[in-house]
Amino acid sequence: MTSQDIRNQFIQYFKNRDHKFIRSAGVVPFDDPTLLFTNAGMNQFKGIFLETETADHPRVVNSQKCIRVSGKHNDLEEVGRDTYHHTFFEMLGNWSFGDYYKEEAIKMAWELFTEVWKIPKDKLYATVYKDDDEAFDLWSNVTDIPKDNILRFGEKDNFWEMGETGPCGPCSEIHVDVGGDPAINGSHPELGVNTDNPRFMELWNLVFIQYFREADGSLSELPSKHVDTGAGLERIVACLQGKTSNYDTDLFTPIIDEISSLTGVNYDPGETGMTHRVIADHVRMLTFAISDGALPSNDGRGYVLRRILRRAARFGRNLGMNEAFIYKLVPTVVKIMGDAYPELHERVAYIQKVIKSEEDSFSQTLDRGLQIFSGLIKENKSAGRSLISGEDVFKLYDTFGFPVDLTSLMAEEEGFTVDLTGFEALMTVQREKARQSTQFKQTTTQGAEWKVLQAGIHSDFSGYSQHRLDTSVVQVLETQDKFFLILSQTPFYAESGGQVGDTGRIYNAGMELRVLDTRKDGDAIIHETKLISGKFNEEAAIAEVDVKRRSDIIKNHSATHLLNAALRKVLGDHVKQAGSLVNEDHLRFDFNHFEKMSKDELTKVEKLVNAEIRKNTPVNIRQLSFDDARAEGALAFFGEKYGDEVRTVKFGDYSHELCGGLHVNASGDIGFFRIESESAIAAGVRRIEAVTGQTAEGNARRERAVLDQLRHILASDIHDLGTKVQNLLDEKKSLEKQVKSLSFDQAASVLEEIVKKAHVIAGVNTVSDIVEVPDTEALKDLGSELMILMGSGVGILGTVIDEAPYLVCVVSEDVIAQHKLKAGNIVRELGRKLGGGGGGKPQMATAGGKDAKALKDVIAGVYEMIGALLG
RNA sequence: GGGGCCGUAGCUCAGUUGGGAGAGCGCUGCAUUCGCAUUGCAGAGGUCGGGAGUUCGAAUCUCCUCGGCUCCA
Repeated sequence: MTSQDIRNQFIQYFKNRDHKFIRSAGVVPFDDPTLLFTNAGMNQFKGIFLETETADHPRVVNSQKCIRVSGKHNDLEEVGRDTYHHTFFEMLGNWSFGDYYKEEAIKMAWELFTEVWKIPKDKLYATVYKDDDEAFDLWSNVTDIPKDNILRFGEKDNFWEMGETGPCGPCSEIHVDVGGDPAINGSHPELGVNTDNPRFMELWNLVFIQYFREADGSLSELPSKHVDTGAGLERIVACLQGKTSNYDTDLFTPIIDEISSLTGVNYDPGETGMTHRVIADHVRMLTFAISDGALPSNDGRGYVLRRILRRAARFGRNLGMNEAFIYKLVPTVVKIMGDAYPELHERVAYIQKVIKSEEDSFSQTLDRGLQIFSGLIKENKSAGRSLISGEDVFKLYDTFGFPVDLTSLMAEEEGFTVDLTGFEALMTVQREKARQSTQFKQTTTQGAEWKVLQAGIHSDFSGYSQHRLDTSVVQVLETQDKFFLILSQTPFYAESGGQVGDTGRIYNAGMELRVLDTRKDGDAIIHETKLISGKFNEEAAIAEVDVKRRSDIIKNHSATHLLNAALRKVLGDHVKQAGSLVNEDHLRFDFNHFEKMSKDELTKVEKLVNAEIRKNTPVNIRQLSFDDARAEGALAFFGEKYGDEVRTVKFGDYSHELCGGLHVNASGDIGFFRIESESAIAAGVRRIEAVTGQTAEGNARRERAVLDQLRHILASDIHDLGTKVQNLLDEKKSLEKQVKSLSFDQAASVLEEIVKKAHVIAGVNTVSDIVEVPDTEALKDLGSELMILMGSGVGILGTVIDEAPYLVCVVSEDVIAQHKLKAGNIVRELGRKLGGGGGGKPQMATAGGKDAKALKDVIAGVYEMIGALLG
């Protein structure tokens, strides 16, 4: 039985029992900032448990792509060490939303395991929460599991919670005894179940959600009870294929074989095989994460990808792979998983490109680290030490990303020891700092309570066709200066898919509210309003959208679709939307692309979009099933969660996307499209900002005004402006040089006269005079020139620039040596007399001050001063 | 979200309590050579990422900002 069969049988089993199959959500959650990656099948149903969304189907089954890289049971550094933990895995699950409960859930699980899949009954163990007698009795009465195989555990193992507060409840797990050597693994189940003993493997967790955990820690009963189950596919496959290691199943063996053939090192199922296991596990995670829109970067989830990739690359180096190779494994992963997750097929080349470039950049990081490391060794050796301090190890790792284990290894080769304790201490400090500074965002509505006037109604949106309608307030929340409203029906579009929320007003005879913003919370559309006049009342009201603003927004939104299509035509199909903002002023579109777009490419894109606008193609908006929409080639946004029925927006054959937003009636309404900028937003992500309609026209007009002005000033044809300005700049530069050299020559011409006036003080040639120079730079140059003329001695030149006095002092080497005169010391004293300061090197120093009138006396007083210094 | 490091000539980088902007490679010219490689000499090329501040004086110190690298959450 293949893994593919097993996955399908699970889904089919529940489909036969009235469950609706729901596609896996992306591994990159699109609307949950608290979650780094989708880590359980229930993530996409969270809103249903929280009662902000209603379920479309009471019974659901799916196979969810999951990523777990942290948490108490899955430390990244442990993956690969054992045979059953993964960063990426699939979670099979069935759900009941207020439908069946414990009895059916237990019965079905038992039947699937023992009747369909024929797992021996005496090898299975069921665990229940210690106080959940109901579940305990069900296991003993509705299944034929051996009585001794039902075990009770406490909160840690058998009570499931979503977070600090929220839905929760007892759970019941099914474990399997995979056998093995009792001498090593032990035999008594109580010694094995829920310990880290690999002989007893958890296969399936059935969660019974019946409580809500309040903020004060107390539990209250939920009005409806839910079932949420999760079974790790990898483990079930291992069990059914009679393997003791997940890595020996057909989910992994092709990848491991490929690693062996690439590296020429055969897989060892024991300890040394960790290398193969780590790489196989990590390449799956990377393939799925990147296919769902994540990219390696330096923070957030991108950073997790980078760490995973580097860990795999490091293990690769242990197998002698010093060049990029992980990307070569991607086609194998896609071969195994592509049928279950067709999105992989579309993106193989893209995923490989991303992984390859990240592998290459890691090589660079390592090379740089090696250089710094050898510097450290050299420094320590010359200081007679053979210990690398914790600070140095930390700096190598923290600042330059050089792996600690590599540092240790290489230090050892050099006969050095490494202060790992010191390193760990610094890491702890770093972690603490980061943890303390993590703050949670406060929502504007925090602290106040919603007042419910009519329950169960959530602002039906009717704004696709209307912008003004009669409605009533069904919920209201009042804060210090605002009212948040939920209406029975609303024409206001809530922020979604990058399109900003509508503004406008809600009013009746007794009040007028200005709508500042509109957004979604689950199914509810919330209007953020401010009272303009009258007194807030709960009577029927008129809701009216600001039509002018909306018309500007929809132009930009439709233009975004045309831009997306044009980018794919000009740059290629690897272009994926990575973010979007559409408001009344402009549009911002982020997308995956590897290099800066050329002028030529930008022009092509702009031309394509405007050509499509001129065609005036009518928009075609339809509701159809997700699968049909995809079959027709409609573009879906990465990771977005779509229902079964989706809305598609199509402009002729040109652009076709899934989209819930508002659009123009025909492309011609956009009027005119202009790209204003293209820039880098992160590695591999570019951003285009553009404008449409009147804004674009206005920008063009403003630019022409500037050009007109320039043309006028330069008396030039528009085409010659560039060369003309360039010529002017070149000319200016060369003139400046000429002026500088002329004025220097002029100043230098008086030097000979000045040198003739030199005083000889105690055998030292001394010169002190006032010159005219354009800037302090020239004064310094003149100083050097003076010393060349004098050959030996002390020279001081003063000048006034912009009413401030400046001095330069030069002293020849022989005078420094014989008389201990230093230019820096001389100038420091003179600077003070000018109301400033000064300093420099023994050979040359400068000073300045504020009192220009004192300059003459200071220059005249130099001879006396030098005389005193020479004794 | 919180730290660390980096941004200097076309490229790789140096620049030591703040005191004349440098090296190697590359480029241009001249010489060497039948020609090329080589070698020698000369030269061009810089808003020291950007802005503000402190100072007589900032590549250097402080603050802000942009870009890159890196660690932690």
